[in-house]
Amino acid sequence: MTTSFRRAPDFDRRTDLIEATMDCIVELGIQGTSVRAVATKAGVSNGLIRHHFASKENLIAEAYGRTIAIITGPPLAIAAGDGSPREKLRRFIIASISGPVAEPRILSLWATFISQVHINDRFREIHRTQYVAYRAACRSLIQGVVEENRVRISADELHHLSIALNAIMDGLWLEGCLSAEEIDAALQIEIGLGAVERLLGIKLGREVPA
Amino acid sequence: MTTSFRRAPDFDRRTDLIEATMDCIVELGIQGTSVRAVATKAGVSNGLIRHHFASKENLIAEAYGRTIAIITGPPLAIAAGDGSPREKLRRFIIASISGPVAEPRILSLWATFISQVHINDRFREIHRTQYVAYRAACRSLIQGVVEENRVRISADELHHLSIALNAIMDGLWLEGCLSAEEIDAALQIEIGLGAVERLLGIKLGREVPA
DNA sequence: GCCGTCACTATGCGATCGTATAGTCACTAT
DNA sequence: ATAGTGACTATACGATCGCATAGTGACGGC
Repeated sequence: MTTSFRRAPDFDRRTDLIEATMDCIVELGIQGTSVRAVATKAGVSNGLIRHHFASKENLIAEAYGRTIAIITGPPLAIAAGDGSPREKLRRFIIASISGPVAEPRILSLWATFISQVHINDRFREIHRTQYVAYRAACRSLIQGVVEENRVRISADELHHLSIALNAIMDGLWLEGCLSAEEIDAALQIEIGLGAVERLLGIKLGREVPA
Repeated sequence: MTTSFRRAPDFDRRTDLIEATMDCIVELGIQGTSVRAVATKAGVSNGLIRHHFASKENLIAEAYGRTIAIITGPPLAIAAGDGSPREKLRRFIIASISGPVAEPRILSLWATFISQVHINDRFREIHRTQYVAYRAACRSLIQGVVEENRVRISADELHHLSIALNAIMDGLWLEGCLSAEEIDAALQIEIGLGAVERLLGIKLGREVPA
């Protein structure tokens, strides 16, 4: 009666199911992402999802967490890492608009979750936390670069520049994802670096680590 | 058996239903936006929706069209209207990040549709058309301002600046909607104008029409 | 080697989905 | 005044939804 199955360690299976959920959201939309669709995508029976996740809502929330990690993980790691302020800002910009985050499927996932941030408290909390962290990174990077160049700016100016930097990163990422087939990644980076240089009035350089 | 009802002109009823659909998407998410939910929101029976729209998909697509019109309508009208290049760009920026478009519900709607652009041909076409129009407006406005200031830039530079202007507008709009309660509209505009001035190296002025 | 544990499948329940259809009544044209 | 039109309600159908439950078999501890 029961067909054979492979047993997977708990962690692996959970990860599989979360990624299957993300696939479904991308391919079917959130309204097409049923428990059964996720199970089929993951190659398991639908009952298994309830075994690993208390509810569908929990599963979706974990998919949001994973998505956010893909988006802000690399740039935040750079901002928190080593290097000169100028170099860090340069790499922060590149990580914010290219690499894994620049895949259209990530935009699709992000848009799905963002559209529901205001009606789902858990989503709101996830968003809030990451938003604050990213903005703080923008602020700290700008402050570092400005000090490095011995430029004096007011706290208000710093705040405004942080918002503007954040906006440019978001906007370029958005545009890049939405027309990924026609905008070259290197060009995208060049535009991003150029825009931030003009915004701050500071040269970031273009040297690529060998 | 049948309760009484008011008859509405065809156009009014269609508009009502489209707006009820938008309300539902904002309040319930796309997955909660059922034909019955829309009908209840509009105060009519669920059968009426099928009478006015061939399918639920058609109804949703019209809601997307209406959303896009709210977002790009005002700035595109300014770009196509009268005025000096500098003044038009200034008003274009303001219309792109403040006014009706800056309401969080609009972002919610936009994100809902954007998340499905790649899996729905009609969505893709609506998006494509508006995207091209907005980008062209950015390009034409920058060209106008640059010529007005007797600055010479290459076609490539114009292209890059258009992308960057587009990105700043998108990003500031996004940020403004996502934290509407804590970012002042006037400050948002000031940041936008300032960022574009630095991007182009040109002063836009701040005079407000009395 | 067998035994208990739990990851896993299979199946069913009630609710709700989009859509189809039949009938009703508000309104217009004459 | 009345007949015709179509905007509108009411209801039903089959599919599919999230979730619950019962049972099965893979695998580690002994």
